[in-house]
Amino acid sequence: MKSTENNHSILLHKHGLKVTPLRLAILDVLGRHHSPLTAEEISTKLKDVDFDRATLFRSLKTFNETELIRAIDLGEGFMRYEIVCEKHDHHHHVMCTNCKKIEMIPFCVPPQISNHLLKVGYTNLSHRMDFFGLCSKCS
Amino acid sequence: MKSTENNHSILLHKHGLKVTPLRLAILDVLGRHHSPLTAEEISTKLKDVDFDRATLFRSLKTFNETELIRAIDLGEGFMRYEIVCEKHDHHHHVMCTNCKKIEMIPFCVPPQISNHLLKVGYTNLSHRMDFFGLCSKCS
DNA sequence: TTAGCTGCAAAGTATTTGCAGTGGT
DNA sequence: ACCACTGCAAATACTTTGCAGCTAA
Repeated sequence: MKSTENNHSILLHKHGLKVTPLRLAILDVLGRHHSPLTAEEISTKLKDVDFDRATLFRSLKTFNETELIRAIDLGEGFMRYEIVCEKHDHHHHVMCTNCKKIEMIPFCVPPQISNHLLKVGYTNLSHRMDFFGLCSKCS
Repeated sequence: MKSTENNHSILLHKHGLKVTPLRLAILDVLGRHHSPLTAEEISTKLKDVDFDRATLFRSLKTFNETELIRAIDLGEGFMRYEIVCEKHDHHHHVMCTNCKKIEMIPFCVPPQISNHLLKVGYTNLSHRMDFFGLCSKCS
């Protein structure tokens, strides 16, 4: 058993989820990639595993709810999913509008905005911030 | 003819679009509301007009492409649309996660981020930034 | 007159659900 | 053994498309 597989078993177990071949495979795929993948992309990369689309979506939903992965909506009309890792807890992305490459960016929203919103009565604040543009290769 | 109707006729004409009852009605509905509406909400408010859903979506698409309106994706699984007005050119929103009230916020992303992205080779930059939380009433 | 707009019906895309069987723990 | 997980098929939600007729300019 590879160590990543073992890690993922432990991870699943920790979150009270059962360890199945498909789930390990999904986490394996997500763990191998630094940028968020679509259900479609995950499917393609799961070529050695026999599985059903509905189950994939169900697993992704469960993983997202237990915060094992994070669902990301970049306005493409479908979701992307990335594995949650302590190193890159909360972060934002830039996406190339041409080649669709997605990178993390080391900045967050200005605290000024959250402060303003708290001041006018908002609570339980969260936010989304994404950038789009042509990457250096596509420019 | 009401002055808003007249304004919208001129607006459509300016953008090279034909003036039809449905289009005037859509712009009328959007013009009356300060927060972005869904296709569903627009439909409901068009109760006096006889129209087809496909045509509504086609009009919204056309309006968005000609920048008469702006399509907004707040990650709800459907689009929202707001009329473009010079006063509030580019702006961002806060949405109450409970009552779905949407407000404009008078802040934009820090220039630091765009500068960083330009420095690493990105061009044609754009961005999205939205806040979510419980509004003062729902808190 | 003639593009552009429209209604109708059907299709498309991403995701979800019901149900009965299987498999992890 | 029990319940979470699974496959299969069908359904859902939002939006788009093809086509033929209509209408604003």
